This record gives sequence, C-alpha cells and structure tokens, in this order.
Amino acid sequence: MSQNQAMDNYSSSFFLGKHFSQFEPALKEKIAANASLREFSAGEQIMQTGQYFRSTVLIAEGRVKLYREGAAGEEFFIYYLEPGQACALSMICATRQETSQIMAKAIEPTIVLTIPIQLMDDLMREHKTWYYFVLDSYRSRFEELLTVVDNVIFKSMDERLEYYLKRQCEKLQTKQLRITHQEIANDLNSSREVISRLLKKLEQNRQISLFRNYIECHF
Amino acid sequence: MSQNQAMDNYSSSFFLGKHFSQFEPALKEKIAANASLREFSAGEQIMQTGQYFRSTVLIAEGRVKLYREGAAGEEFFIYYLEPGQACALSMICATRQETSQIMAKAIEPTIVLTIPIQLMDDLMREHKTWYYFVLDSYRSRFEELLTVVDNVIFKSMDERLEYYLKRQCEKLQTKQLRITHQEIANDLNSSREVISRLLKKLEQNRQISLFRNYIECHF
DNA sequence: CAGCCTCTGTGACAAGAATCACAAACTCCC
DNA sequence: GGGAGTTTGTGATTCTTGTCACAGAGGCTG
Repeated sequence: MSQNQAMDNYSSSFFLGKHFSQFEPALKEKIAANASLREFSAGEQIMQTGQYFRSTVLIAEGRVKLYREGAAGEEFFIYYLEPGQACALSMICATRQETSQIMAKAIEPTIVLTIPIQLMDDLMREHKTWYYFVLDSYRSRFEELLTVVDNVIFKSMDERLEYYLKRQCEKLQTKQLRITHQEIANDLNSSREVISRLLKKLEQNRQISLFRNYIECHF
Repeated sequence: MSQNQAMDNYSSSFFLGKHFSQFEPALKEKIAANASLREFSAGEQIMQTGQYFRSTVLIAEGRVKLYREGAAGEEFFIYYLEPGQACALSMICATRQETSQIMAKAIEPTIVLTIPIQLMDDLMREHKTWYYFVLDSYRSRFEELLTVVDNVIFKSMDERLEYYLKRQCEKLQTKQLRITHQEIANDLNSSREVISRLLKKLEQNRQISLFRNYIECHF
C-alpha cells in the first residue's frame, strides 16, 4: 500500500468520525478501507449532466450546489448538499450504471468520499445503518425536490424569492448573503430586472436591506 | 390461518408471478407469506397527504395517480404508478415512520400488495433483487420528478400540454383520451379556458382531434 | 483622475396566462 | 320535446413576468 493511500485511509476515517457518527465502527472501518478522497476547489464542477457514476459519493467537507440544466444551458438551482449527506443520485446510478441528469458544483473548497459500487452489495446486506442511511438520503432529497415543485407550481415569483432567501440564510448560516441579483435570477430561472424590482419591494417592507454585492436579511 | 388469509396468500403469489417476475422464488414466497391485499375502486383515495405508512405498497393491478396538493386544495398531477411498480414514498416513509406529502388516487379498480415494515430489514439483507428493486424504484420516481420540474421551469403551457397528452397516451396505451378540458387544467394547475384555447391550436395544427369528453391524439 | 467594468435602478413595452362574462352545443332524464 | 346540467368556444380585460433600452453608482487600474 502506497503512502498516499495510507493517508487517504486515515483521512477517510477522520471525516467519517466527524460527519457520519451514526455509522457503527465496523461500518466506518469498512468504508475507510475502501473509499478514496477527492478534492474540489470552489466553483469546480463535480458532476456533469449525463455523466456515468462508478461510485457512491458522500460529502466530507464543503458545500455542493445541485442544478438542473435546461435545453439552452440555463441552470436552475435544486438544492445544496452538506457534509454528512450523500448524493442520492450517485447511489442509484451507481447500482444501475445509469447516467445522471443533474449538474453539481462545489461552492466552497469541498472534499468528497467515493465508495466503489462493488462495495454496495456488502454494505446493504451487512449494515442496517447503511441501508437506513441510503433510504433516508433518498427520502430527504425526494421531499426536498417535492417542495421545489410546490414552489414552482403554486407560488408566484415574489414568494419564491422570499423562500429562496430564507433557504440561503438557513443553509449558509448567515443573514448576510454575498450574492448579486443576476445570480439569484439564474438560480430561479428568472431575469435580473424582475429580481431587482422584487428585492426593492422587500426592502420597502423592511424585510431585507440591499447593498452592492450583498443582501442583509431580517427574517 | 383463516380461509380469507389463505386466499390472500394465493392471490399475492398470483400477482407476484404476473408483475414481479424478476423476484426469485424464495423472495416471492417470503413476500406472499407476509403481504396482504387491499382493493380500491376507481376514484378512491389510496393515500392522503400527511398520512402515516405502516407498510410498503406494491401495485398488483390497476392504475394509481399521484398528486401534490397545494395550500388551496389544488391537485397537481405528478405521475402514474402501474402494476409491477412500488410506491417509492411508502418504502422510505415506512422505514422511518414519516408522513407522506403526496396524495394517491386509484383511477381504475386497483389491487395493492402491502408488506409490513418489519419485513424490510430481512428482505434488504437477504435479497439483492429486493434492494435493487427498491433503489431502482427510487431512481425512476426521482428522474420522473425531475422531468416534471424541467417542464414546469423551462417550458411554456403549450409545450407542457403537449407533453402531458403524449404521456397520457403512452401510459394509458391509447390515442383516445377520455378526459375533459377541466380535468387537464386541474392536472396542470392551469385554467380551463387556457387549455381549451391551446387544444384548439393543436387541432388546427392537425396534431389532435377534439370531441366532447375525449381527445384523439395523432402523435 | 480617467477609463472601464460590474452591479443596480427604472421606465416602456410585449407576451403569456388567469379571470370574467357569456353563448352555444351536447347529454340526460322526466 | 323541454328543461337542467355539463362541456366547450371565444372575446375582453387584468396581472405577472420577461425583454429592451438606458442611466447612474461603485470599484478597480493604469
């Protein structure tokens, strides 16, 4: 075993201990022995639309933003993945050798744990904790996707914008959002002017304060 | 064992053989021995929004329509479930005792197989076929939900309507759709007048023919 | 400080979709 | 056949959102 791989294994255990504490020691060891680490810098793409998966992906550090891509290259924001979570799509695509229809981008320096598909059968059979984790990942992402549908179907743009801002504040753990109107418009698949106008309204209602390059929320 | 239950078991095997042929005999027997059958008449609700699940649901006969409900009671059509498919939500909610955020309605006389949650651990551990089936159910529903998002986000109402009609033809295996404009409008969360006008346009383009209470598609 | 780029604000207009109002056509049932 | 209920067609109007055009403000760099 190369020194590099020994280091990988050490680091895998570290992240497993930090963010996957519900896994029992035997499960953690098994994953650590087989997983490898991959690093991504902020802004780097982790998955492209249509890519094949050869492994299951767990987020060890950082933050990943998932988008659905439109025909003309528009990037509609779906949800974030955080440390301790798994890419639900990578788990199923992995078992079936199918392609993913989603694009993922690291928005912070990010480290992911990749587990070879071959290990899945063993993990599912031997570790109830693991299959609970897998099913729960699915359920959570599924529910999150359903709330996205809800918003798009039943809500108007001003409500969607408000929900978007609240969600950002929660996920990023801050009331100061470093983001431009154009970026928000992209995430919501709207246009900059519309977002600017709606933000102005929110400011007039004292719900937020607007500054150059960032927004302060008073939710 | 009551005669009734004996009949249930017999019938369960029958449906398992008919629509779940990928399951190996041992798996089918185990499910048949533990599952029970429930019948629903056309139009009956199978799940209500917010309901708890105590079992995993497989569709044995008929057809089930799944909706997402809006705050004002609007019912937005998500997808159909057919014989051989499982309700993905019931599998995860079952393992975690969570509530579902979806409403399901039988649109034909429908028979479902319900498998008690207690059996899940055993099935997952002992039968690779089963956990592949579970993960694949998830993947398929997830992808289907993503295409719903795509349509709502990136497409205009005329494109969504066309996609809707094609999907109905495929799923219901017919070019004659017995459906009113109002029902389509409900499924797409639009209004009857808008749908009527767009249908007229499709008719002018020779893509469909309109009749009272049904539509003939020439796709 | 001058020039350039990015970000934001705003008015005018266009397009899509929802709503209202009403009429016509079809179906069923007494 | 006549009336009631359901389904469909269509114009007029309004609302929301997207698009175009342009201006000004802030920040960076030579």
